[in-house]
Amino acid sequence: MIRPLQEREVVGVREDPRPGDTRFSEPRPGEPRLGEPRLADSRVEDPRLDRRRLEVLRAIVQDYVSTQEPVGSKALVERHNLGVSPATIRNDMAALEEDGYIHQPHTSAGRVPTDKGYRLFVDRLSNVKPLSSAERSAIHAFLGGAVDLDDVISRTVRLLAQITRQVAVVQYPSLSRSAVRHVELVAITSSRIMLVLITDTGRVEQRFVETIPVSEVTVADLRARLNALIAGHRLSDVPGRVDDFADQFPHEDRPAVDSLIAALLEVIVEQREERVVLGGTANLTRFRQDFPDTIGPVLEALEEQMVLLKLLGETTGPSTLTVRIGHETGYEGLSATSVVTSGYGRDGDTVAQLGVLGPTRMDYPGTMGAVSAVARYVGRILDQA
Amino acid sequence: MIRPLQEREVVGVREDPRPGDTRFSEPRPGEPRLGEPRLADSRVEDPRLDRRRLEVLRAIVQDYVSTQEPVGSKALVERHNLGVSPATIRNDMAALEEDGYIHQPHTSAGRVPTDKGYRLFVDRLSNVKPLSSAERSAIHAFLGGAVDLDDVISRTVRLLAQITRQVAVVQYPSLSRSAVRHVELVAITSSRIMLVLITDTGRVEQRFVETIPVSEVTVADLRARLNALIAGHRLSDVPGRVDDFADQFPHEDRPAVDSLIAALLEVIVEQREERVVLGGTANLTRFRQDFPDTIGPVLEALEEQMVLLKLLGETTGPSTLTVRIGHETGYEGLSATSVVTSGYGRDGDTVAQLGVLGPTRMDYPGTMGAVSAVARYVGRILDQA
DNA sequence: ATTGGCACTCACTCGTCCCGAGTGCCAGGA
DNA sequence: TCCTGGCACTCGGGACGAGTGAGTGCCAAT
Repeated sequence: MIRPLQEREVVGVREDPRPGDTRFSEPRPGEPRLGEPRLADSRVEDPRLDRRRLEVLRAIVQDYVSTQEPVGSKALVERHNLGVSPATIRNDMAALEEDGYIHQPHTSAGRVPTDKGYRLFVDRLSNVKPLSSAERSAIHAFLGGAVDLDDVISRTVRLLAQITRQVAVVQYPSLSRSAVRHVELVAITSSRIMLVLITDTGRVEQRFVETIPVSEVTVADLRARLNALIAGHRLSDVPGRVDDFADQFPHEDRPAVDSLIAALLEVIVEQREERVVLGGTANLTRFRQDFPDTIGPVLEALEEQMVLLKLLGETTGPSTLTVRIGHETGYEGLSATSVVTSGYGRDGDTVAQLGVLGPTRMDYPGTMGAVSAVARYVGRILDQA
Repeated sequence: MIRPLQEREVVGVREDPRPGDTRFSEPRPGEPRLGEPRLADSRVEDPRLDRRRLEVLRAIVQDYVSTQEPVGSKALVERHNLGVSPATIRNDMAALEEDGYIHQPHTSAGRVPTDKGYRLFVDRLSNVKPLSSAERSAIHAFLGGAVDLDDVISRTVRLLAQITRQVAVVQYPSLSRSAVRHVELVAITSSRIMLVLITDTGRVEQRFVETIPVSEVTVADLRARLNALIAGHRLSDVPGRVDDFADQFPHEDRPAVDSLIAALLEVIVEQREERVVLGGTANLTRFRQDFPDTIGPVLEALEEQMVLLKLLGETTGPSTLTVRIGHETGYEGLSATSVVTSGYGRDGDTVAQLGVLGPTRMDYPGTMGAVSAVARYVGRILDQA
């Protein structure tokens, strides 16, 4: 038994730029569907996965996603004109089931795609569905009104949740991939200094530092030298650059400099570097029918920062969509959910991830299109800032 | 028909300082319960609400809260030693029902408290349950580890959610009730200035301002004068103080000063002033049985900042508990939930609200105790900062 | 005012039956 | 070799009905 393409993998965007493309809209019964994504892939010579079987799998996924009910052979030939009889479809279904692409909830029921089935669908049987131009301009208008980074992020998360009608997750631009724009030192009292770090992604972090008393002049000097040393450099380079920074200062100021540098490094590596925001949790309830007892575990998972971060995954290139389906998420409680994520960033460089979480039975082409488009627009907004 | 105390009202904390007090632990069947809150209130002379009836109402609330099932007359006399027969209780129940304190889901079922019943319970039949000393020290340890304001807030929300096992809501210290600690101006380029506002509650807000080009010297001068003018003053006083600030500057710098002042005022009145954080949403699922179809509307309400703010309510004095029960929340979707809130602040001055949201059928004494204790500790932490 | 007795109500559970969608298999036909 | 129509079989789920028991309201007696 040969199983091509069964491992989880990253899917590059293959977006059709034609606006108004409706290839992935809800299947309309009886209406011939032309222009489907090509099944003819040169290596598809697996006898167990011939053209029609793939077509059947795709039809099953589409119908199941739209009706949310197990789909049977008869309904299938009615809604899609496959040109063969239900009995033939049944044979194909039996084969697909044996290979683990679909599954029967109980003996006298229709078929439901498995995680593996969705995987194949996403990898080979669908294209990313581009947004309509109306949607695009709505995104642009909405994100364009943001006043600062916090606002960009919060608008993005609301936007994503709204257009996908699912749970949206957005990660703050990672500190370590940004560069220092400016470091500010503010003497609150002579022995209490506030350190403010501003990055080129617009992020601002602050920290109070207790030191031995230092003069205003020393603080100003420190500020100037520190900026000269690290402004414009990547945060990841900062530790190396400030290594022997304290040596330039007279002995009596060393303790103050040392504690400032320590605070600076702390800010950089701090866990809040990986801050994550989510929205659209209420959309979960629309799936109550699907996972009636699973909503609890899902909400729990969403409250765990660590889980969210793992779901967003490793930083990938910008505009690179990643799809994790069901068990691929790696969490027991999320076995009925899928996650679609994308990197976003400025200057074609990824600074963080964003994405969407929904039931495995989701509209993958549409969701992927939305995530991809939003990621691209957010990157563009950051470029302007 | 006389209905004393039926309006929604604010309840001051009447906390019994004895640690380890277990008066409000789950009622144990058959065990005599001593030291109940006094029912003997001098004005309770209403013939329709004599001592025993109130006792019955309290027993109903307690049993319903712990069993989550309608409670009948027989079960009541068994679990609480009321010293009378079920038939007598039935008469009292009929009277309580006529007055709207309890309600019968259907003819042959037990009784369930109404919102009005819970109201009476909260106002007159229960005391705030103090936390155990173990819980207190756990709170102290957990909140004490916070590094900055963001951290305090996020820890608080997690803590509240965890100890009440409900949904926690915490409002950021209101800008308008804080004072300016420092204003920092950072010239990013000659025509782009970053304005950073630091308050005495530790909050930091920043905003980029585009201006006509100004010199470094001008910026430094501006910074010094601005701080001299408003540092140490309440944010609410700032608009008045900066009113004719621009007049001190030479004509050519006016546009820059004006746009800076405009940005400053904007930051102060901005809606993010009312930022709200929530946590423990997963706890909602523990009540699925209660409001099976209500969880959707509740999640929706929780996503609306405006709704959350209204639920937290007007700023009240610190350590003043407010309880809103069911319809008193003012939202259709929250008719099965109650909200317990308290002000918190520094120096005995309230800077914001925090609270908890759960089913109307919640453990009011325990929840009120937890909210009150956490509010007090947060205030203490802010004082130290 | 309280109580025991009694008839009544009604949600809930369980067993039975029936229906229909959907399947797998098989033999015949292109 | 592949497709197809026919057919028997499975089984979830809805409808129906009887039985059960918790709980009530009322009333007459104490």
